Amino acid sequence: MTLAKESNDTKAIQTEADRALEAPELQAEVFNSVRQAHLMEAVEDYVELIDDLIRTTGEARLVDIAFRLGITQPSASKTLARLQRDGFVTSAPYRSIFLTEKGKKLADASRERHDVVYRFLCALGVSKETAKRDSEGLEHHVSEETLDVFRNFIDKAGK
Amino acid sequence: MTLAKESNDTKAIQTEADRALEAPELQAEVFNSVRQAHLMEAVEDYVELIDDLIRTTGEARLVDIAFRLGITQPSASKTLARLQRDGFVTSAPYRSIFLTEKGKKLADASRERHDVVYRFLCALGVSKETAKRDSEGLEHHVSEETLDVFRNFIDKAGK
DNA sequence: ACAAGAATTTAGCCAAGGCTTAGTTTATAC
DNA sequence: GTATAAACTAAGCCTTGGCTAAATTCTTGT
Repeated sequence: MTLAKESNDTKAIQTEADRALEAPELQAEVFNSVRQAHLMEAVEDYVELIDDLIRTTGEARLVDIAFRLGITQPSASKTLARLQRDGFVTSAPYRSIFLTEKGKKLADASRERHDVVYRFLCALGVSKETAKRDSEGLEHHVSEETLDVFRNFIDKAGK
Repeated sequence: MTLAKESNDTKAIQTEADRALEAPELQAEVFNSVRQAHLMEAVEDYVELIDDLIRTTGEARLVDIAFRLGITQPSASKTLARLQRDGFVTSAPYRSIFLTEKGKKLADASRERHDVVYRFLCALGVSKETAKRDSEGLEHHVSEETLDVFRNFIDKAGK
């Protein structure tokens, strides 16, 4: 593929803001990662929620999953079918939903990440209410490096 | 809608981790906001990029937008048609793309938010490379309250 | 034990956002 | 000034993730 002239003379244009217009290939790579992460968001939200429900209520029923996600039962049902297809959950018709090993592993990782982001925001001074909201959206897009920095900050803040 | 038994006796179960399984209605509300934010992500990415391209190269061509987003030209073209339909951009066939007033306003707001998140991560001690990556995914999910906390932190860190 | 209500599934709709293949327009180079 | 290459558009396909309406299967209360 050939690029228009802009790309020929653009290595990494530095603007006053320091967050610059990146070299085209790099920027593309970043957007691709974000899209990639995107594909896992729903999966992570579902397994995390299912795990929470099983822990606190003993089982994960479709009706509760759907209600807590704020969507209709058929919508949740369809996505769960995909999660089953992809090996994250199992369930018999009209029965409650269980996590597979793979699903449980992902749920644990997601929970940990979610907790770190939540506690980090709180430690920073954000209200619990907002920390809950923001951590839900943020958790899927925080790299390991940043997560480590967050953990460190929590430790220091906790004295 | 009636809920399974779990929801009847669940106000806000507090677990050891402090980030608790929320009251169902609240949790649903949070997920709904995240989905809402989601719908604006592509729009924000496009207008921000178009603005960047116009600033640094003088014009925003489809070929460059697509390449920097890491997608094919037809894909970018289709999304741009939607942005045009929704009043964020204008363009004549085979010509470059321009932001409307509405689009420019959104681009400015997005750029500001993106910059704050990027600078915050850097100030925290995250590497520039990672800050660039993470801020791209994070910027769409940071509330005003949290953004203010970030700004504050940057100021203090900057002495 | 069975009727009524709750939970789940099935079927079919829609928009967003990717893709490819093929055709058209514009720009360029000779 | 025209042939070729580059940029763009058109058409059609796919997946995800929402929705509604209607059928089916549990579950429960009497």
